Formats: sequence, structure tokens, C-alpha cells
Amino acid sequence: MRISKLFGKTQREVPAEANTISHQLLLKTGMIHQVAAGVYSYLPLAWRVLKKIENIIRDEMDKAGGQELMMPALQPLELWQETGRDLAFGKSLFTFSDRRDRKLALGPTHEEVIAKMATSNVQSYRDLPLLVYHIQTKFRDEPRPRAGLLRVREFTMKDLYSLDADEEGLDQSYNKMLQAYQNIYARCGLPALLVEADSGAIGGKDSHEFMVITESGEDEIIYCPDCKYAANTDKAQGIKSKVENGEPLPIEEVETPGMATIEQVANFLRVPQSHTLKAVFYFADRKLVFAVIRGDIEVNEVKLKNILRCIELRLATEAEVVEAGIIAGSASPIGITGIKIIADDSITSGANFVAGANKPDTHFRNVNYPRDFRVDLVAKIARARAGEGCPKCGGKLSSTHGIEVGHIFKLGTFISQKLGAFFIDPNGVSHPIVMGSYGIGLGRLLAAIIEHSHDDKGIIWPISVAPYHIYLCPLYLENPQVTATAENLYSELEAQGLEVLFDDREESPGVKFNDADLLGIPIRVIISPRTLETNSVEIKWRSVKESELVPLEGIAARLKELVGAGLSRLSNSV
RNA sequence: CGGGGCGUAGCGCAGCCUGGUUAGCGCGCAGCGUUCGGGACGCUGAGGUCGGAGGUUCAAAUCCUCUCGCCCCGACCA
Repeated sequence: MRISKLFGKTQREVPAEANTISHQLLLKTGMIHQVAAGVYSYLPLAWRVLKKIENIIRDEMDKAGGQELMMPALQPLELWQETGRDLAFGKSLFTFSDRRDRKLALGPTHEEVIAKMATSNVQSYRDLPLLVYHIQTKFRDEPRPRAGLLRVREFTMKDLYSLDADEEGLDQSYNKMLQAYQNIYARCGLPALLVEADSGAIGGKDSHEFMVITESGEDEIIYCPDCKYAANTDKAQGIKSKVENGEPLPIEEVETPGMATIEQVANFLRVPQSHTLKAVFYFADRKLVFAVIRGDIEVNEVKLKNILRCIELRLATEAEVVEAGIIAGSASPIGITGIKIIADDSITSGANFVAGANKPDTHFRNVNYPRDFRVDLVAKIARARAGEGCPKCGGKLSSTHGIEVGHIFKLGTFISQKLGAFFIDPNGVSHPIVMGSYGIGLGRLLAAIIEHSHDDKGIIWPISVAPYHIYLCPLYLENPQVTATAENLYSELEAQGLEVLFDDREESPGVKFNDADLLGIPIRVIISPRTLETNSVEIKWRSVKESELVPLEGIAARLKELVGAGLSRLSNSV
């Protein structure tokens, strides 16, 4: 490809509001163009990268025994109502009506469609197991799209569904996919960390995410440096320290004028926040719920939502709390009735806590569970934090941020039961198909590669996904020998099947070097009067500082060798 | 949904508070010339419904109302 003809120009400046690296570089290279909030066009360079990622994914899916098919983006809303997931997705589901006033949805995922299809294509245990997948556009009306391609409303996703007869089969399918995913990231030159994840209210026993560790990641990961434990903070279970506060003492009322927050109360009474209990009020599917947790720990709403098995969970407003007859600032479970009370197990981690007295400006000292109050349920609803104990080895947990580049779920039979996807076992007994679901967002993967592989000059593409292998860069095109050599080499390389981006522009060396670095093509080949003096060209890898002069004689074969070696290095790393 | 901000040439921005010639600047773009191994320079030139609608005024990019879009933080997000 000649740069002079390439659709998509590099920019010198990018909008100030683009503040993640991948977003900036994608704009600066001219690879993407925003059409609406969270909706982008991919220009030719980006599209080539996306296609390469797609082919790597397809290859690994096929190797794992996957069958590719294609399901529509357009789906009847009815299908979603049958599983009830229209409510679970809520406003993230794009819906509209057709000319006959039938409700339609743009598919955010395809479990329903595949399960429905299974009803007519899977009837016997002999039909199982199955791994079927497609690479299709997904639509999700995200509350807040952001960071370029990292969170968008329309994106391409590879989603594979496993259909099995039983849990053992599901485990096998899951492990196959887990391995295939690791191969994909390795081939994309991306170190992806496997972390335990929350599978949501829909259930299923296991779920893992693949995370690329980077500052700009939206997800917080809790991990143990001593063992392999790593989990999304929505899932992570840290072991909380015990609070040493003596033997239970008699409960005692104290005045705490004007003290409403935990911080204020703790300071006023001169106790650490870990010696207090706090009350947090939520609305779970329009019902008030009272959460109790140790004062120094936060409630994790995902965990609470899962415990409550509710669809919508939000903090109650102060007005709603007051209206329910609760004394905000001095609320506690002591003596409260008529409200569902969920407690974090941290309330059992010590003794003699300070808690609200349900009386204005008053708290209790020496509150002890279960002596002084009852709750409906004690559960683990705390947000895990760095510094807590590792649940696997007891070591000290750390935290970091990451980009979710893949998510795999053991779904179980929830969807197949709702949609009537059953099969007959060898004994003639009917069972719901056991499902798993495995997704990778291609655009996000592309952005994650940039987040992980760049420097202050631009992108550094791993050769397996680079839009082109070679940046052919002649300097001083007005020199006929340079032009002739470059044109000949360009034809020869293309004839060899190498992917060449030919910088045929009459620009100064500085401009060309900067664009070459910005675009991040793995191998840069310079032809100039200087190199031609010794009948050679200069070869430089984007990822290394030094360049070398290589004789012009046999250069095409030499480059082909280099590209081949680079490619096989990545594919052998799986 | 709450908070903050922005919309002026292909891109990045100034002008707005305090209304007043022909709406500026840089980059990019076109032509000519001189340069050029890490984003050169000179000259000439093209390019604008100032997001949209309504209003105030002799006069609106500028003030007012409404509206649309976009960004950032948070909430939220299988």
C-alpha cells in the first residue's frame, strides 16, 4: 500500500479530552473516526489489524473444535422476555419497533438465539457436546461509553457457546476455551492475567476474566503475589483482620451530638473506624434493604446484588431513608424491625463495636453480635482490599487495574430451561442442555494491545497483528536511484507476499521517521542516497533502538526471513 | 441519573465576561521556490450556516430561552 493513497491521515494533534493512550494513538494515527458516542468507524489500517485479530481468534476456535456460524444482530424482544434477561439488561438493551409495531432488540449477546436454535438441532445426547461460535456486531447502550475503543456501544465480538450434557462436559469445554483464550492472547503478544470473576445474578458456578494489567484499566483486580490467586474486586474474598477489642462488655449509650458519618463518630469517641459498625441503605428492586458492615470496610454492590438475587440495586437517598423512619447518622440494626437486614461477616470479626442507637445524636458502645441485634443473613458482601489476607494461601493481597479482554462463563441450565432446550439421555430421560459462554471483544483487544505496547513515539505492533509487516521508507525521492530502487523493492516484496506500507510521499526524513514510529509497523526499511553508496538499505525493528545496514543484494529474501521468524516467534509462544 | 465542561475551517485552539469594520491563530491542504537522516522555511492561495431554533437589540460567535450533540468524574455497566 502506498501511503500517498492510504485513506486515513496521521494527525499532529488530538483532542485534549482523549486521555487514554490507546484512544490518543488511534486518533493520532488516523485509524478510527468517531461517528457518535461509543460508535466508531475503523479506517483501513485499523480494519487490517482487526481482521488479523479475528483470524487468530478464528484459528484458535477452530483448533479447539469450534464450528463457526452466523446469528443475526436483530432479534425479537420476545426472546429476551422468555428468559427474563430483558430486565437484567435493562436500559443497556437497544430496543425499537418495526413497521408492524413488533418489538425488536439489537443483540447485546446471543445465548437466547443459540439456545432457541438448539431446541431443533440438539435432541439427543448423541448430538453433544457442541462448540459453536460467531463473530458478530454487538449492541449495548452503555450508560457511559468512554476511552475510545475500550468501552463502546457497537462492537465486534467473538462469542462461542458450549452445549454439553452435564457438568463434567461443561468443565471440559470450559477448559478447552480457557486454553484457546490463552493461546489467542499469546499470539497477539499480550500478557493476559486469568482472574476469577463475578458471573452476575444469572448464576453459573464459574466465571473468569482475562485481564491486561494497565493503569487505564477500568477494573480493579485483587491478587496475591505469593500464590496464583487473582480476582476481580467484585468477586475477590479477602480475609479481614480480626479486631482485638477485649471481651464483650455491657452495652452503653453515649451522646454523639452532630456526629453523622463513621469518620466523625470514630474521631469523636476516639476509636478506630474498625471498631464501629455502619449502616448502608439500598433499594433492591424497590424494596428497602439494610446492610450492616464494619466501619472501615465498604459494601461491594455486586456481591450484595447476588446475595439478594435482585435485578436492580441502588443506594437509597437520604429522603427515602428518613421516610422509612430511620434516623440517618445514628442508624443501626439494634431494635430495627420490618426491614431486611443483611450483614457482612465482618460484624463477627471483633467485639464491643460502636453502632448507632436509632436515636438522634446518640450511639451505643460495646455492641456485640448476636447478643444485641439480629439480622436476616450474614454473608460476604465486603469489597476486598489490598492488604487483606489471601483466601488461598494467607499471604497479603495486592491490587491493580486491568482491561477485561475476555470473559468466560459456566452458564449452566438457566437459559436452556427457560427456552426449552432439552435433550434425551441414553435412558430416555430429558435434561436441559448445560451451557457455557465465552466472549472476546475484538476492538477492545486491539486497544488493549496498544495500551500494552507503545512508547512516547507511538504504537509498537506485535508483528502478528500489525497492519503491515514492513514500512518501506525511501528518503529523497527526487533522487532517481532512490526512487527506482524503492519501486523495485516494493514490487518484489509484494510479489513475495510480504505486507508493505510504502512511504512514497515527498516528505522530509523527520516527517517520515515520525510517522513510521507512530504507525508502529514492525520493520522499517530505509533507502537513501547514503545507503545506496554502499549498495545497501537500512533495517530497523520498531521495538529496538539500533538499526543495521544490509546489502541490497538478496534483501527481499532476507526480509521475508525476518518476517517469518517474527511471526513464528509469536505463534510458538502459545 | 448526579456533578463539571465543551461545540467557531479537515485537525488543534483564541475571540464570548464588557455586543460594533471584512471572525482570528497554529497545523494540515493547493501552487511556486529554497531546504531536508528525527515533525524545515519563504511567498501566494483555497477553505467558516460560529451545533440548531427562537428571542432581546439599530446591531449577536458574543446577551437570554429552549434544544441537539460530544467529553470528563461519579453512579451504572452479564
